[in-house]
Amino acid sequence: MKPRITLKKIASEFGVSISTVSKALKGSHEISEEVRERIQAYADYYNYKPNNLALQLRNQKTSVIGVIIPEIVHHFFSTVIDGIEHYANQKGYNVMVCVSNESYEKEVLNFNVLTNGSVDGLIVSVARETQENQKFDHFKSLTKDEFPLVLFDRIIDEINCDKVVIDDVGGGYKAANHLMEVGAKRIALITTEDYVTVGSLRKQGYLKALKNKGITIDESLIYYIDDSKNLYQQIEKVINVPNPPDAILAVNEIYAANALIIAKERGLSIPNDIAIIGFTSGLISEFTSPPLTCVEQHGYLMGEQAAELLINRIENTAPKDFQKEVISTNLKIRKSTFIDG
Amino acid sequence: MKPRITLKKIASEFGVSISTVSKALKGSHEISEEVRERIQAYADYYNYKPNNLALQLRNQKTSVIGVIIPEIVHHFFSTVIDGIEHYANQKGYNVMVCVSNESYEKEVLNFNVLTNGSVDGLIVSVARETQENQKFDHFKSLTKDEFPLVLFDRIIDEINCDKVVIDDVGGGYKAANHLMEVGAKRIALITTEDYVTVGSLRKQGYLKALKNKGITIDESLIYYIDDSKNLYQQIEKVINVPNPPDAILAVNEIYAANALIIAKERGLSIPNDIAIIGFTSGLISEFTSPPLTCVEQHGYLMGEQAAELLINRIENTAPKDFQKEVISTNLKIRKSTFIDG
DNA sequence: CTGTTAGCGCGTTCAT
DNA sequence: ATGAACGCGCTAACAG
Repeated sequence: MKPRITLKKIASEFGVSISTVSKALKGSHEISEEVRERIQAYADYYNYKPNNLALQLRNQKTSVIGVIIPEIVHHFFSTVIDGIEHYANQKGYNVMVCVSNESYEKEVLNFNVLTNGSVDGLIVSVARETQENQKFDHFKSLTKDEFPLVLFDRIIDEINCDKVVIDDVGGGYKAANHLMEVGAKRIALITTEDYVTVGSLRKQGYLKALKNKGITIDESLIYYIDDSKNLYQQIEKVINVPNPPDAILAVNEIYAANALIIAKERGLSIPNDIAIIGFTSGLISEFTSPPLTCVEQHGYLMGEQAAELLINRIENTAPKDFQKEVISTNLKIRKSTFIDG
Repeated sequence: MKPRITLKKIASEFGVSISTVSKALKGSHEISEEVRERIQAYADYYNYKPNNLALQLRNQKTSVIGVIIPEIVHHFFSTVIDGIEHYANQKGYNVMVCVSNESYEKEVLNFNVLTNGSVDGLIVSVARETQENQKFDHFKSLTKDEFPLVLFDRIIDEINCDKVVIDDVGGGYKAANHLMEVGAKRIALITTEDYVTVGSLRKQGYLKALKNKGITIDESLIYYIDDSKNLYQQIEKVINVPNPPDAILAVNEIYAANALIIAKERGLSIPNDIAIIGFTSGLISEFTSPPLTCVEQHGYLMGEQAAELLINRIENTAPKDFQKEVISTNLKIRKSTFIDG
């Protein structure tokens, strides 16, 4: 790659000082018109652009936001990034994306790289392994230095920073209520292990809805999926039982879509024999047969809000107390739970 | 945010020079053991880390790769990013992702930001608008300066740089052949406008396969979708005709899934009345009913290869001539085209 | 009008 | 064993 042109080179070319060139290119009125135009023409010709690194170092500001997410091949997370990108660009920031791959070690690595001056702030959704082992020291050392940080979706309560979450309890509640409204009596819940906060919160919503209607919780209807094992086999156990449930609430789209397929294989009619509802994050729900009713999560909005909180924090236009924004969900009713007369 | 600790501060704290501190923290044997240990302890306590910007400026190397893609909420592109991330991290690079949103203007903007010293090289998939208007000056000025650049998927033939593409012609060919093998006589093609290179290449494969079998091309069976208009209505016209085709080849997953739904609504049996095949990029194909046969694209591998080409170029370990890697596709046969006896 | 100086944070000769 | 000086590229306060 050819070396880029610098102020220094231009200056030596014209036999003037570096600062003269700098001023000329900024259109300063301190510089004579003639000199300014000649310098400008030369700079244009050689396509001069100020070196960003130098500017960032000088200004002590990168205008870059770091984002650390567990996975990128995931509709929900990519939607959030899209929202972050959009808001950030609008405010003159760029985005640097790193993937933790659900690994604690990789997350810490990403922390180290990004907080060494490369970014003005960080937006993070916590890796599963980190959640599981409750190792939060890297977060704590960040907040101790008041480094601008926003947690989203998978958050940590004990860390003091701005946060954005989905109303997961409300989503689970709405979903379970809807199932009861369409006549379900025995609603199975397919959820994650409890240390995954979002799964646990959605379960809370489910429990709350049932209790509200005076239904006693049947623990045998709650299934905890281990994502490292075979999904199909685990979900089969929900349906291939002597007395299958008449409704399923799954905490994500993949679980729901698998349940749907297994139910059909077993010859159950949906929603008549069994109604199914999921939390959506992708496009699958639209294209199953029948299409799946789901709780919509609004990841894009979440990303925008996270970016807004962070940039306000960076630019010191935020209130001193940390905010916690809650993104509400809504039900998208499709034919897996309800057939329009 | 609290100011970060610097060599300068440590130096003044100990009453020594900056370079002494620098050497001490690098474990240089020029520094007496005693001083070194005291400085090290102090630095550890205050969690000293060298400022990346300063290092980058000094070393004239950022170890960051810029990526510009048309969309991020797109399974194929996020898979590619994943591959780029993986390979890049392994080689000590980080990734900065920008989205052009299919807009020429945004693409140029991203170019300007990223090529100002922030990254060592760029991996790009061209925005639709740029392809449509054939405005490639920003690419040309980059290659003129020998800036490390890799194009992937949506490439530009006339730009001299390393490239990675899917074997789109081969994919279209395999797909059409498969349809003929399972007995299709009248294969409709649902494709994009021709300026979208990948659509046009897949069409070429389709044409080649048909000609190979001595079938005359029926232009009325080729449908060009305008993505800015209603998808469902456009695809309806393929199927809701007096004499519908007995097979459909769609150049992406969404087109295929829509075709499947419309065919079922019309009461056609799949694959008996009509076989359907798509190019996959997401998870939809697995969960439709019946599941969709598709051409698999291996985006992750594509990302890895793109990153490898770029890093070799950056580190001057690449051959002088530009490479063009072709990622081959394979058919994933499911029940939308073939029912296993 | 133009130039000098200093500083952002770091590493690296080259002196002492 | 330690430090001074320089350069990476840029801007801004200050001097002339």
